[in-house]
Amino acid sequence: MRKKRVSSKDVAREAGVSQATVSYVLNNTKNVKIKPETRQAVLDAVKKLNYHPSYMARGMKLNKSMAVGVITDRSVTNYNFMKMLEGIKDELQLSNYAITLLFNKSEESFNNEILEYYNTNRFDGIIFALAMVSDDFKDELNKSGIPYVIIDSHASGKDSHEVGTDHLERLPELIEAFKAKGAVRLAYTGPLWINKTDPRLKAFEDAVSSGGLTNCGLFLCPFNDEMIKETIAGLLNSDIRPQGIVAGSPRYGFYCLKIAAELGIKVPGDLYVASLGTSIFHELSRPSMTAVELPLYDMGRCGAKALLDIMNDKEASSLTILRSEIIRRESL
Amino acid sequence: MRKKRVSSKDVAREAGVSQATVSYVLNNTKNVKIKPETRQAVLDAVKKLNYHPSYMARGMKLNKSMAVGVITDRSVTNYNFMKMLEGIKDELQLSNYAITLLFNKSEESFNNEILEYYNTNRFDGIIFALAMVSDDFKDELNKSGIPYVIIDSHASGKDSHEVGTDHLERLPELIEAFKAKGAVRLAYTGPLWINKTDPRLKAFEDAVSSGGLTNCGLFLCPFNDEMIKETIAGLLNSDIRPQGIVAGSPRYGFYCLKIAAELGIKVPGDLYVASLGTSIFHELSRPSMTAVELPLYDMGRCGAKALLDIMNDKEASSLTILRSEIIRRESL
DNA sequence: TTGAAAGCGCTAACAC
DNA sequence: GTGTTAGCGCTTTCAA
Repeated sequence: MRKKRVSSKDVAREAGVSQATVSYVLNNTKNVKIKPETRQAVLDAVKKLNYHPSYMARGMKLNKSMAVGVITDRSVTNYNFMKMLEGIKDELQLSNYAITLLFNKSEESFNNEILEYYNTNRFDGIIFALAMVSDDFKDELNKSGIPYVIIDSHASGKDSHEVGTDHLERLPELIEAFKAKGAVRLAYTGPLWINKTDPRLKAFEDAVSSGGLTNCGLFLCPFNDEMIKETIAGLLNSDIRPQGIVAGSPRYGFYCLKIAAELGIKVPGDLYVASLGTSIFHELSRPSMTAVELPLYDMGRCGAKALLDIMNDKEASSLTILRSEIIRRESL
Repeated sequence: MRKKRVSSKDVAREAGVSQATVSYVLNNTKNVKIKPETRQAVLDAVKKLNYHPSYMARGMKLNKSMAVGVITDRSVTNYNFMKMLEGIKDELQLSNYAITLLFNKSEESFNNEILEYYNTNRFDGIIFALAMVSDDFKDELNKSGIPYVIIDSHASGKDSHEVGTDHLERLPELIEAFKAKGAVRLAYTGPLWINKTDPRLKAFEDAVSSGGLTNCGLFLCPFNDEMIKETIAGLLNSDIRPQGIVAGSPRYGFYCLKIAAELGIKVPGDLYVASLGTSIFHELSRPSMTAVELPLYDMGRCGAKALLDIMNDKEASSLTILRSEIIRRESL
């Protein structure tokens, strides 16, 4: 059992003042002037008794938990999510907000769990970081007036505050890089989305055609090692093998490198590869991989900032697009 | 501002019972019998008013926050940490505990921040996951009676509850694998620890000598891409090049593969490589890498379970060692 | 089987 | 400038 707390009452007694005064001093309450010696007496008592205000009592009074729920439905081991989390944490820390992590398990019950956490006062606002948020659920959140922000590479800003990145706008530039290497037949490989349309596909096709290059097609498959290998093997063994591949996500890119090597296809040279998205292995792979890297940390930071603004009834822009960047390495 | 809460008082009024009864029903309070129809009336009112008990009020009364602080001082993007977190979360979720994440920043102030969080009732117990915990700080925690558990690959169980793994005991077996491939000259490369002695070093040396193989030395350096590259280049360019390398952490292993390839050293064949520790890249590298893999998820799960036991005044063993496993892949 | 009432530790409106 | 006091929403003793 936790030992008995030192309360502000104890401090008040020790300092020979009222509990209210203790509160005034500790919170620097506006419009309340405290005599310097009184303040000092309180501070001394605080130190002497090793007093720590209870966040629960305070929160109860103010109806605030001083925590933000961070939600993802990707595996928590996802590098991108963790990198964002770093930004979120740095920003929230400044305002003394804690991070409460929530993970999607069974899709159905999950939205309820989120609401439950909010309703039970376990956090004051929500950041969805790389989490699927259905339009229905957005409606529900909006109706309930729950502060929330969505951070996602493919942000729309429709009906909600979102933070995204312009990485698809880097594609024409990436295509130019292929062209400069003499790679004119290009293919795309990446995950297969079932319910939604994947904006990457159109962006790729558009960029290839405006660049005047040849589109060898889209090679999509579920995000699963075996399927990816198979898909890419098919792609690299096809009659008109592409000279360049854009991978929708790093894992597809790495498998391109691996399978190309197994088939004796030289990268760079016979084939050029670039991926969308970051990982800690882009530098380590052989060859190291060129990529459109997302400003993950800043996205997190920016999302957290937006949420804080919303919670404090400040203005917050509904869509923030952060600039992403192409990092050239050996593979292209 | 959050809208006004529905309180248990409201529910009581709606159901025509007292607030106490609502509490009894909702908590299934022991030694209190409630007439079925009363119970039903309460439940109906709860549903009708969409009532959610406030964790803050409850926590205040019971002096519990129903949150556990999870602390790491490695970069949060560390794969091992994230995997552990998954286990921790799954276990805590069962008991309705939330996860509050804390990250080490400036070493000095950090311990105070942890205490501050505990003292202000922001969490009820602590899990150190891959975090440095000094003996002094352990003492402090013990003295204050703060429930905590340490999860670390190199656990000692001294003065605290710890969860670890026996991966170093897999080394003789790993050495045998090198031997079977005809690799008799072995080197170790890994991070350089400054303050503590690294148990991996002795374990490697012991295993090599009991296996009757030749120890080509320990090649240590700070965990930093440039230094690692340099160190490993030195190792692979040395006169009596080893035929096998044990990497203390995955990154060192991957650089071995990369640099060996650049030098035209064939892996496997001319050289065999294995790493301690897991990553998502082990399968993707070329060649894929043999490793002693840690039961990260279970470590997390087990640590969380131990903490829950401690917080509930149940018995918890002070040291739990989980079994790790060698996963053979192409590099050895 | 249920209710009345006290109190957890805090803040803030109001009084002096 | 500072104190009094009334809750915030809950649990739990004690009484009925």
